[in-house]
Amino acid sequence: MQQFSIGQIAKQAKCKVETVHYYEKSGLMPKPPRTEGGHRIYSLPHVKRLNFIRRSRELGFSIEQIKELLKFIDEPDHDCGEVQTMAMQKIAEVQQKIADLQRLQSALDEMVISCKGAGHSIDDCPIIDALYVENQ
Amino acid sequence: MQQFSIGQIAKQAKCKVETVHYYEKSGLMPKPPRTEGGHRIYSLPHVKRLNFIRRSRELGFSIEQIKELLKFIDEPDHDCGEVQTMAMQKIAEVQQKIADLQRLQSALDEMVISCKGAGHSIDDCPIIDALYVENQ
DNA sequence: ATAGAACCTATAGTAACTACAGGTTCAAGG
DNA sequence: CCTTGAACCTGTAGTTACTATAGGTTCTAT
Repeated sequence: MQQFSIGQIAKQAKCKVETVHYYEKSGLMPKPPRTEGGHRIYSLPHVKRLNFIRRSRELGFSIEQIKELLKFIDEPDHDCGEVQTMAMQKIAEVQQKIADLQRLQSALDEMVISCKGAGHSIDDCPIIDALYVENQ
Repeated sequence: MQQFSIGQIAKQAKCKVETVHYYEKSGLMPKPPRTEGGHRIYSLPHVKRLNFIRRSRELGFSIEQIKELLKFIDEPDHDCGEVQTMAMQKIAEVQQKIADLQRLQSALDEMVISCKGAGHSIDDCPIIDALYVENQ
């Protein structure tokens, strides 16, 4: 069976060794077996799990939320209805996030479109104007 | 001339009084005049500036980035193109995030559909698969 | 056998707030 | 005018999700 050092799995998941330590302390990553000397030994499921955590973080999930997502994997004997309920809650959260980001994007788009760019002075920059509004 | 207390401008910008203190300490907000007793006195330009900061934070600009944006206002000898570049960078970031979330959403959707009571092993979990990306 | 890269634990620092603690000032009602 | 309590003051500590540093140990390749 393939084995990996902490440095190897960290590199693979594009994070720092310290981040993996942190995930272990927070309970996202399990305590892996160790060498005689105390170095952590990981195998493929660990690599996948770390990847999952990193990608989920990139998507804006908090550590607590990722714990919930990992429950789907760690306790596969969940009642089917319970799993579906949790998954559907996550879907709602994700949809909300997408909607928020899309609103943000059109706000930014609009700014860039109406901004004439280089050569124009700051006095009539519509981006600045758009942000510098009075309370509505 | 209209005057405002810190509580008033905080409420207007939908943030906490402590946040305004924090912005003053970080150099985003200027040190305003005070009453005899030491209470901060703000006027309309302060309100506008706080609004600008809050709006920019909502759009995902960091404190440091907002400092740069404010430089454009405080030292108006800048070019609008710089502002446009910053906004365009933000757009790219946001678009990536939306795409990722949409992929996660279909994974979650699929999971709800394919959940028939049987547990998913870590090797064939659709959520893990959606987020697990082999690196190059 | 030994150099040095990679690992270990533990603590402190970062961003951007938020929440106290313990005290002072302001504004409204009696 | 006096009192009361809301709002303010400064300063420090806590939060999240890391990141950096210190000081020491182990692994690996020559």
